[in-house]
Amino acid sequence: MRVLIIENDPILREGLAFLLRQDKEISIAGSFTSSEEAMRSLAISPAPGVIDILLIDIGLPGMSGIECIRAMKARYPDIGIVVLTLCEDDEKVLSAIRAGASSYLLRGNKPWEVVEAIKCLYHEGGAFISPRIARRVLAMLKGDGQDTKNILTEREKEALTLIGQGRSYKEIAGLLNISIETVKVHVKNSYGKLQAGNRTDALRIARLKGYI
Amino acid sequence: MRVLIIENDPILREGLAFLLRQDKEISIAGSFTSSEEAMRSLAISPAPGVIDILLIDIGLPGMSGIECIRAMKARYPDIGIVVLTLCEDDEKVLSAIRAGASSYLLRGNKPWEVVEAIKCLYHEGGAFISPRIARRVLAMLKGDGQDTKNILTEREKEALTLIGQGRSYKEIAGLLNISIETVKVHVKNSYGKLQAGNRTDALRIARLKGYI
DNA sequence: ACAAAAATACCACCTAAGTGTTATTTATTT
DNA sequence: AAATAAATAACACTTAGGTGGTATTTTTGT
Repeated sequence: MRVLIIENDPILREGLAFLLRQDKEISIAGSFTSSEEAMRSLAISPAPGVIDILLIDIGLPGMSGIECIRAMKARYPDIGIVVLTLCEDDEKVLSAIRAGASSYLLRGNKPWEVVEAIKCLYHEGGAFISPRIARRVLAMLKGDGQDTKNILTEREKEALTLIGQGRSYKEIAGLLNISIETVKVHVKNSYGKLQAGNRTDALRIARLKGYI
Repeated sequence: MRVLIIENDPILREGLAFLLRQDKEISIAGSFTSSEEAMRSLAISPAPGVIDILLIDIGLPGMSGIECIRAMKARYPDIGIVVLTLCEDDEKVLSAIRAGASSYLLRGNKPWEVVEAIKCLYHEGGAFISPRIARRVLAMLKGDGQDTKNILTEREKEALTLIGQGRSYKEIAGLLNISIETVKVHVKNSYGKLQAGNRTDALRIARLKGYI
């Protein structure tokens, strides 16, 4: 089967490619450093039908991993998606699964799980979700069913990021070329979405959830 | 030469080990997932003199990479230290170098640079610092030259840690059983030591330097 | 074309955060 | 014993941060 790798760290990418090449069944359809690069390249030479599995590391800079999954799934509906991640955040997991990911692996355990997950997904269509995550996902699915809606807007993310750099409202207003009042609005709105009471709280939560 | 690897991500660790094994000159003295693990293991079987190079990824969870470098350098003064990192932040670079690191590589460029840096350090004692970082480090070195003394006191660290959890002065005063005014004093004093202008700035810097 | 979401901005008000200064009580070190 | 660093506390003052409301313009998604 043919596997496409999206992983921004070159060493990690080589490590993954090396691991996958150990298995005769697997061939590497390509490896890219970012979602954008992969989408661009695939737009030029579409290679239709030749990709079976997408192995993607989320928590990358640039286009969010989630968005990439959505985009890839839209273009190749039959592709199997294996997500590799450092964070075990409920909402991010749920977002990825909603976007079309099948398997969800925590980096940090057994490297060979990646190979197992890919083969399991390809042959049996089985979703390989790290145990620690699995039960929480199940708990959440029968619970609400809706959330992940409270995502921050671009401006809110920008403002929070600058706050995280120790900037004041005045500085942020200057950097973003908007008025102080507008900055306050963005930050205020983010507090509501994050259920935070102040800037440090908002930073803590936003970082925890991987929003910034 | 013998190289010790400290890298918490297993896939990345394998990738690095794979890269280093390509070179006949290099043998891997061990690979650990954390500073603590390495220190513990080396305390049991000290393996004196057999480690030439430490390859460490900083920005790990747990004991800060900086502290680990300091500890390793204290135990093995002759070891060469190659730091691998994602961030190209001035202060962290400087801290690492002060702690005893020789080479400082940005992950994200050429993987083989790691091998080059290790060999260069071993054979010629040459420090391999990514160009983008190098000139800024030089600029900073002719600036101050002395600090690293301004370490935070216990109370200052406690207060900052609680601030990092999004707490207000009032909450912190309650949690530490001291008056609000005293909390303010601790935080204010920390600003001076960290050269911070406000709480988020102080958090940024304290985390960067590994103080909290 | 229309509705919804996002970005912009201002105002008034209040509270929390930050500054400067002074002072006492413990530990720690010399 | 003396000096130093740390922790404690208070007060007066200034500034930055946070709340609630309203309103206009763009952008985006049907």
